[in-house]
Amino acid sequence: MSIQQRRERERAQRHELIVRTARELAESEGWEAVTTRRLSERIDYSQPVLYSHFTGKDAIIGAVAVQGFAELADALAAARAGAGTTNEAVVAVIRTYLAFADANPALYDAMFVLAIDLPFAQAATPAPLQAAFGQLHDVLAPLAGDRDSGVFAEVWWSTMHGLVTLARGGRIPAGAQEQRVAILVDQLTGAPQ
Amino acid sequence: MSIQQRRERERAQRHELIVRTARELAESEGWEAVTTRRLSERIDYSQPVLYSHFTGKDAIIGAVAVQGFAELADALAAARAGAGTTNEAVVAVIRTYLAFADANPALYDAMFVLAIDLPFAQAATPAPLQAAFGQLHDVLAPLAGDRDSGVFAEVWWSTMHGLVTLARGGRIPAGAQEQRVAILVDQLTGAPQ
DNA sequence: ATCGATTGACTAGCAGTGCTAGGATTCAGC
DNA sequence: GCTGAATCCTAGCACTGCTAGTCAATCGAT
Repeated sequence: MSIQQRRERERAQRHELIVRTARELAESEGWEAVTTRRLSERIDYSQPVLYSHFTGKDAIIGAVAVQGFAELADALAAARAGAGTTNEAVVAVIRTYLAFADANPALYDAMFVLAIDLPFAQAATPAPLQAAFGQLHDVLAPLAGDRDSGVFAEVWWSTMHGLVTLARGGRIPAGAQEQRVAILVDQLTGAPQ
Repeated sequence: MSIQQRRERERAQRHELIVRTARELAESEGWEAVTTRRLSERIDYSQPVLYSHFTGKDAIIGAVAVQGFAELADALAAARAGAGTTNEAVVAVIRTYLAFADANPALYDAMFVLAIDLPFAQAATPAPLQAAFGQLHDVLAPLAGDRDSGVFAEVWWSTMHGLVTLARGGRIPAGAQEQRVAILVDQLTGAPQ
């Protein structure tokens, strides 16, 4: 039993090593630099071991994404906890979301841009994903009025996601993000125009 | 002179053929199916001819994207022309934008998702890009109040873009898009909650 | 009409990709 | 110490974007 346990432990460690290495490589050189060969070199194993842990490269990216959702959920929760009023919480969450995307571009891509095979918005959705969206939903729900709070949150999440991706690709100037946040907050909280 | 003109004409036609074929292939099988080999097969030329017209595959995608911006600008202009009041025009433009993305997913990806080397929001920005964003800007400007109308338009464009991409990737349920549009319109036009 | 030069397209190949079949090696259990 | 199973690696497949070098067709000039 003990031997088998040790093997499972080592296997879990290597699993974690693969995910961590993929994330580091992606964050430093972009996802296009994350190839199975370079990844296997960095972990000092051959390529096929990757496939004994994951069904393919997509699954590795997916594992990185799930990590990201957990971290985003934590960051959003912390932002809410540090805020007083509802409006302050909304502002804090928006800023935190954009800062998170800015600080972890590759992680954000894995979570929201790359095609990964995760069950979003379903019963089988992994807990970290539900937690992250739950934070967004809960902070925005008080502003929904008599509208469906889930759909309401989705709309504003879309705005944040759009701001991130369009600015990232240079489709909108990267400099004016602060002004955009101000408009977004005004619109959400009904502040004077 | 005439001979050279004919050659230039044939060359322009082949240029157009490459762009059209790439677009068709992407729209029917996705951009991952658009390889230089398959593309060259479809146009009955060898691979290297592609590189006598474009610097690389990215440039081909970019050419498709520019086409898309022109079509989007036209579609948005038509939507505005068919609307009476300012609010009607806003609703029409939003619906048209989302319908455009829905009807031409590969085209939309080329324009807004894939990394292409186009100068956005700059002096050298191709006219179709400026036209498309101009339509969005002009229809939203009356609602900007004393806020910068350009930044204001960018925020709402981000919302539409976010709705498209998150729904596309399954991050938000594809079914509720109509409800989201309603919330978006309410928020923009200040309709009763 | 013929020749020489030039254009232009093609064949073949490079370095790299994700992924896998099959063999070699190690190691636990007897 | 031996055997069988688990594990990992070497080698390779079919593909990718892209390019060097060759060869043929075409055109202008004689």
